Amino acid sequence: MRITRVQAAGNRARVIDAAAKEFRRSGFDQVAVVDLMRAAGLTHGGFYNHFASKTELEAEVCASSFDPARAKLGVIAAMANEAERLAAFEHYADTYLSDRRRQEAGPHCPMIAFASEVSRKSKPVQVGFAAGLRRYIAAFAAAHRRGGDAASEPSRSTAIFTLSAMVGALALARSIAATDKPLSDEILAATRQGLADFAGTSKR
Amino acid sequence: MRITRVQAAGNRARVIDAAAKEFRRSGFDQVAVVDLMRAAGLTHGGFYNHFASKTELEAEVCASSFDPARAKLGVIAAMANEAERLAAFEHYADTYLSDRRRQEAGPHCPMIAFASEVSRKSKPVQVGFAAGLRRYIAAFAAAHRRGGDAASEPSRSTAIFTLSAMVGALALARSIAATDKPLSDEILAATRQGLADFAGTSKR
DNA sequence: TGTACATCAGTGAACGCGCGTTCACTGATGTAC
DNA sequence: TGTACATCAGTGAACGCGCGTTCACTGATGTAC
Repeated sequence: MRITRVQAAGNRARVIDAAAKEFRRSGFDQVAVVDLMRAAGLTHGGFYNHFASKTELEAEVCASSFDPARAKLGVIAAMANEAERLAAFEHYADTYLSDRRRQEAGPHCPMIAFASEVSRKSKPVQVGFAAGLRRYIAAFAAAHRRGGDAASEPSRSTAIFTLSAMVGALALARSIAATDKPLSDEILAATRQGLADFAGTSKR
Repeated sequence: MRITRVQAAGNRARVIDAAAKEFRRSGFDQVAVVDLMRAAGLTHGGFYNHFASKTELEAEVCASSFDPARAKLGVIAAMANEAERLAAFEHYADTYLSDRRRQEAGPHCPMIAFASEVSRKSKPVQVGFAAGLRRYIAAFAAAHRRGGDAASEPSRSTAIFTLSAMVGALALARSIAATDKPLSDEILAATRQGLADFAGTSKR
């Protein structure tokens, strides 16, 4: 039974939405086409009316999963007042490294969710990931800028170091959340502390 | 054709060796039992003479993959002279974050290789991973100690922050190594720089 | 020390399952007149 | 505006492949005497 074109477009969008969530929750390979179609209220056969392959959907999702603006990073980067901006960033980092964020069963930060899988994936997926990472680093650098210089070398270097520590800490904390909660907590707390110390000393 | 008991033990050991390498290179799920048996010079049917399941092998490999001592971290942690020890650690971190390490097609650092997969794996795998992570953190803390206090709070916190940054940076650098080499290089360099700055300022 | 038999590591075909993908079919939509 | 037909999104069975696991079989090893 044929359906309206707008209905079909809606179905396609729902498949992409489901994929964006599930891929980030469980990884590309752990989510089956049939699961995504079911999540969108459809049967699996129709998948190929919308996408040439699962790989194509992966690439599309990967390209659209990195959204620093939606992650509140955009508004932080846009703040003009330096002290305010740095304080807002510290709050952002604390939230990122929070207990709540770690425990979330929902979709993860795409950097953590995709980093290990992406090098085994198709070229378009890899390109989308790299572009997304560049966007995040640029937003981090903008949030860390000193004076009016948005892309000054030191702020960019600092931003990358900060990002690495945040990503590494959350990835490690999550990996042992179910097995060794105290150590998981300690990793988050130590990294929050380390970031604050680093920001504090480099401010002088 | 039955073989000697020592030959059988040797075969078992070769399967484990192959698994330790391949699991860390490609992840548990990307390596098939038949591949490991072939790497050990055997056919796949005999796998279950040595292991109850693939899961059991995963757990065994996971438990034995974290060896800070073999990773030169043990000797660093054992150094008595503080300045020497910190210098040796800085060299260790620079090597970890080196171009060579990133490009290696060989087995990865188990923290990076297993972190994302481990939470989907069996309990024994998770327990082995958590124990290994604890061992690494202890070795990092010992390498960072000030004075004679091996497990003082600040050194441990510093060590965890350092570990997070190293793990995050190498994971990100590797994920885009094939797609955006300049950015990959920049991530490694910025993290080396950040670690040096952090160590330098916290020394005062 | 020699003989006879049970044991068991290794072999390779086969099974069952999950998953990506294909395909024939359906029937309402969209379009040509 | 109404009618006739082609289009195409959705359906669900089926295919092919990879992979973990099982199984009957082989024959040298290890052991009991």
